[in-house]
Amino acid sequence: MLPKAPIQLPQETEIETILDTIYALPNQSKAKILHFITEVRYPKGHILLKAGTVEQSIYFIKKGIVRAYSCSSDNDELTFWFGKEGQAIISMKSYVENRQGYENIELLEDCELYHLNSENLRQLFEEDIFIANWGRKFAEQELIRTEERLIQRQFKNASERYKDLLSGQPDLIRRIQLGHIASYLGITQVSLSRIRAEIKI
Amino acid sequence: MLPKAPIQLPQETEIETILDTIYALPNQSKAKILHFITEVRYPKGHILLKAGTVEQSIYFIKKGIVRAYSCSSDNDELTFWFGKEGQAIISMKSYVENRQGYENIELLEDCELYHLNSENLRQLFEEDIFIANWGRKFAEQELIRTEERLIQRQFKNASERYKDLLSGQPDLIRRIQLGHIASYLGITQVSLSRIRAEIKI
DNA sequence: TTCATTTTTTAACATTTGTAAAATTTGTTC
DNA sequence: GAACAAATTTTACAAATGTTAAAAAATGAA
Repeated sequence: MLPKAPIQLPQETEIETILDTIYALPNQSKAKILHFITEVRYPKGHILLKAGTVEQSIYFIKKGIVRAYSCSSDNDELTFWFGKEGQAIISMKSYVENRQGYENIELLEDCELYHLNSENLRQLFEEDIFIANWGRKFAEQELIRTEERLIQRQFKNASERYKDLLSGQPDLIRRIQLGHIASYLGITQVSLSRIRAEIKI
Repeated sequence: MLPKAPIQLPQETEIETILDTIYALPNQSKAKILHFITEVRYPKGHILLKAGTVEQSIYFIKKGIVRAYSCSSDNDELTFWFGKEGQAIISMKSYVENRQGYENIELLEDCELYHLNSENLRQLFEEDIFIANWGRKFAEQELIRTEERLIQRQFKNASERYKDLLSGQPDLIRRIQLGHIASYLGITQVSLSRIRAEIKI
């Protein structure tokens, strides 16, 4: 076997960096958010958010990697989002419409998270224009990412989508098992194996 | 041939209704937006926004129906969004990141539109917290719709997706030619014809 | 290490969807 | 209504992906 390449360890991402990366906030506004934030840890395998519940919790990932998945009526799982250091974990339907969410969030590694109660954030949206615009930017950025994925799913075949992920986010493929990756790409694990075999040749 | 069922004509949607449906605004904030809005009309077939340009214009649809599409490197077209009365037309990439958009917008009917310059809206986001939250709500709602489509694309086969569209938005199928509908559903027109033939039996 | 478990790959075959071209229907214009 | 153009359906075949089952490989715990 070949010697393994040195693996770049994922860096912890501090909450201030996470907030500012979405949209630069004045210190005073940032402090208002930080006031409500607590740090928590959960082990690999923990289910952080459950589908069918109205979630009050928002998390930001300091360290670790997670997946969002939904279940079909036949109980098939579909992974439609991965989150890693620096990203926000939100049950969109709960956050936006205060209704039951459609996603489960499972931790794929031991995680260190920042916790924020969505009711507190909602309050801040009402009273601080910088935070309101921060929230707007967050949704807009997620929207573009999601729309681009929807488009790419159609323009590119499974093999191209895998290669794009491999070059764009190689750490995901290193850190996440291939069954989840296949689901995220919209194919079966068997298909993904075929694609990987093809590329090796 | 059977006598045709009476066709329900699409209603015009006034700009105040459009704005309030996204998120109820105080009259003063609404007036600030209305101040920058003008009414325009274009004929069927007109290309309202072009991919590869940084668009300054935002539109709201008073009357008519439009599609957003992207072109692949092989010049295949992909329709990924339909807009009708009450909806906002935005080049997301231009609006969010001030960068070249990936979408073309084509009018599928003669349209009456409300026009708003995005620079003016950006200004309002900075100075009016209600408008900032209105912008946040808009992005959040679009995000949920897009994410749900991404998930449905995987959980349901083409036939189910067509039936869902048929029951959920029958007017789209009545008003839009099937080639565009097929593209929107993520299949070819031939496949859509097969599905329609199957359903009739 | 060794064993048990989980993950990944491989194989054979079925099904779905795509491609290209022709036939049909629909709509428009004169 | 005739003639033309555009949209839709049908057909035959090809390619991609799914399904099921089994084998192989990798991983993790004792």
